[in-house]
Amino acid sequence: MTRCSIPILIQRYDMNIFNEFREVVVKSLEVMVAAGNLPSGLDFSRIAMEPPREASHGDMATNAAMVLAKAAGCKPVDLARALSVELAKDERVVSVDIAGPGFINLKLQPSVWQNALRGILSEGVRYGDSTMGAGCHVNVEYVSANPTGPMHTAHARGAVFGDALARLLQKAGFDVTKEYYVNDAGRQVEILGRSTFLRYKEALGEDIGEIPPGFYPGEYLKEIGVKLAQAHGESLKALPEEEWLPLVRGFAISEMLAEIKTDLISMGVNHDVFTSERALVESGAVEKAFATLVEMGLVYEGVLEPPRGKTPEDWEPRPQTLFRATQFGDDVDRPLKKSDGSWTYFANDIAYHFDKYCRGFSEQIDVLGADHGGYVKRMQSALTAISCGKARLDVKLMQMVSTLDNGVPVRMSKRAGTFVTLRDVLDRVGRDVVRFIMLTRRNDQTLEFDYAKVTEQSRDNPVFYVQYAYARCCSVIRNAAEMFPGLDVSAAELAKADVGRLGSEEELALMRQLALWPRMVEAAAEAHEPHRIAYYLMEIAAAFHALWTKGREDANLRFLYPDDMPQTVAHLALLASVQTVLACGFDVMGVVPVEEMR
RNA sequence: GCGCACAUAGCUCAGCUGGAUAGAGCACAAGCCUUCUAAGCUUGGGGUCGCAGGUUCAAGUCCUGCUGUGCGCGCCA
Repeated sequence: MTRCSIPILIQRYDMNIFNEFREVVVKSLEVMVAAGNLPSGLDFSRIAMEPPREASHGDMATNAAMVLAKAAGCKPVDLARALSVELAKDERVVSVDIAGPGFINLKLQPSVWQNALRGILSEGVRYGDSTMGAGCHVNVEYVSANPTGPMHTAHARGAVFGDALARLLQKAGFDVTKEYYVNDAGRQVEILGRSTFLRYKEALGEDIGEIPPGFYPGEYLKEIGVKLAQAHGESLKALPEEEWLPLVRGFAISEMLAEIKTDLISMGVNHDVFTSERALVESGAVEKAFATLVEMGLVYEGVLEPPRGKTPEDWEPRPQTLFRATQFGDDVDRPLKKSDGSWTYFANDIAYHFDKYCRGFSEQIDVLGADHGGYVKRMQSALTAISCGKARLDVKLMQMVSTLDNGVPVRMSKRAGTFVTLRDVLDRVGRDVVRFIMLTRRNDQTLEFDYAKVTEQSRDNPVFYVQYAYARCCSVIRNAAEMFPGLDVSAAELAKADVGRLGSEEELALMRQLALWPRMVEAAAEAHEPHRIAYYLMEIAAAFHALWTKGREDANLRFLYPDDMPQTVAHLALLASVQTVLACGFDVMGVVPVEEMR
C-alpha cells in the first residue's frame, strides 16, 4: 500500500448533538464502572438519547437506566439516580430529572441550541453529513424499466425514491453506486423488435391494419419505425427474420433507452451504471454463477409440486433444473432453466446480483414495483447462498401511483395506454413537484398524485408549503440587506452573531427542531426511508410559519428590527439556519429550492 | 389453497427500528391582517392503533392465530 492511498482523516465536529450527549452518558457510565459502582462488561449499544415526547420533559431523554438495570442487577430508578449525579457534572446540563419507569431527562443550557446555529451556518449544505456509513459500498438499483415503452408514473415513483435514497445514503457517509439494469434480453424485447418491424413497414407505406395481439400497439413505436425506414430503406424487408430481428430489436432498444434516459435526466435522475442483461449473459456470467451454485451443491434436477388450490390448466409434472432456495428461507425451490435449456430470468438475475457482489457490493438495494413481491425471498435466498452469507439485499417495493385531476382519475385515451406517461406529468407540473410529492408517502403505501392538488398554492400542498417557507427566509434576508445597507448577510458572517439573544421559548423550540436534522439523516438512511426527510421538512416549515405569525402579535418575535442591528443579525442567524436546513433536506430529495414565490 | 405486504381520528396519512398521556393536515367549531409575502397562523372537540392471545420494566411498533384489502404463485421480465 502506498502512502498516498491512506485516507487523510479529517477530524470533524460531530454535528449530531444527540450522539454527543449519548457519549456523555456512556462516559459517565464508564466512570461508574471504574469506580466499582457498576459491573463491567455491560452492553451499551441499546442506549438511546432522544428528544423527549413532550417539551415539558426537558431537552433530551435517555433510556440508559432501563436498558442496563437488569444486567447491572439493580432497579432502573436506582441506576438512574446514580447516573444522574454523574450527568449533572457536565456544565451544559442545567438539571436532571428521573421520570416514569426510569427515564433520565436532561434540561440543557440554551447555549447548546444557540451554538447549534453556528454549526449549521458554518456547515451549510453539508450540515447533517454523517460518517455512519463509513464509506461502505452500497449499490442502489432502481427504475430498471424495460426498454419496451415510455416511462409512466409508477416508474417515476421508483426513480425518485431510488434517487433520493441514494442521495440520503451518500449524506450518511456511504459510498453509493446508482445502477440501472437494462432488461434487453428475453421475450419482451423480441416482441418490441417485431412490433417495431411492423411500424417500419408502415413507415414504408404498407397498410399494416390493426396491430395483432402479441405485439405492442403503442403509437410511440411509429417514430422508431420511421427512423428505421430512413436508415435502411426497403432493404430489411428482403431479409429473413433471424437477420432483421437482432438489428431491429437492437435499434428499438437503444431508441427506447435514449428516451427513458432523457426523461430521467429531465427529472434530475442520473445513474452511474447501466448494466445490460444481454451483455451480462453473453459474458458468461450466468454460467459462472450457475457453476458456483452447482459447486455448493445447491442445484439439482427435480419436479415441483403444482401450486395448491390453483392448479394451472396445462399443469404437468416435469423435471427441471432447480436451485435449493428452501435452504435459505424460500417456500419452494426455483427453476434456473427453461425446458428449452435456456436460462430463466431468475438465473440471469442471480448472475447479475452475483456480479454486483463481485464488484464489491455486499450491501445491495433493489427498488422494485410491488408486483415483484413474490420475487423477493428467492432473490435474497440466492444472494445469501452465492455470497456465502456475506452479501445483503434489501428490496424496497413501490406501491402504485394513481394519477388524478381534481379527484377524477386521469387515463390516457390512446388505446392500450392506460398509464400516464412521465413526460406528460413533467410537462404539466415540473420536476420538483413530482420529486417532492413522490416522497410524501411511504414506499409501501399507495400514492395519489392529483394534478390540481400538487400545484395548488395552499397549506394542503406540501410542496408549496415547504417551498414557501424557504422563499420567506430569502425574502427577509433580502429585506434586511435593504434595511441595513452594507450589512453582510452571508452565512459565515451570521455565524458570528450574538445568538445568545435568541432566548424565547418559541425560538428555542425551533432551534431544537433544527438540531434534529443530523439525527433524521441517520435514522432515515438506516431505515432506507427517504420519505422521512419530506415529513421532517414539513415540520420545520410548520414551526417556522408558526413563529412567523406570532411575530405579528409579539414584536419581540420578529426577525427584523429597524432600530437594532445586532438584534436583527441574531435573528437572521436563526432564519438563515432554517433556510440552510430546508436546503439540506431539498438537496437530499433532489428538489431545487425557490427563492421567490410568484 | 400457499406466500408477501398493508390495516392508526369522519377523510388522507405520520409515528424517529420497544419508551412516558398515540400525532399532523383536511373537514367541523371559534378566532387573528395599520405585520419582514394572510399564498399564512391560533384555540377546541374527535381514538378499543382491524380482532384475540403472547413476549417484558415498557407494545401502534416484536411473536402466534384469526378478519379484511392489495400483490404474487413451474419455462413473463
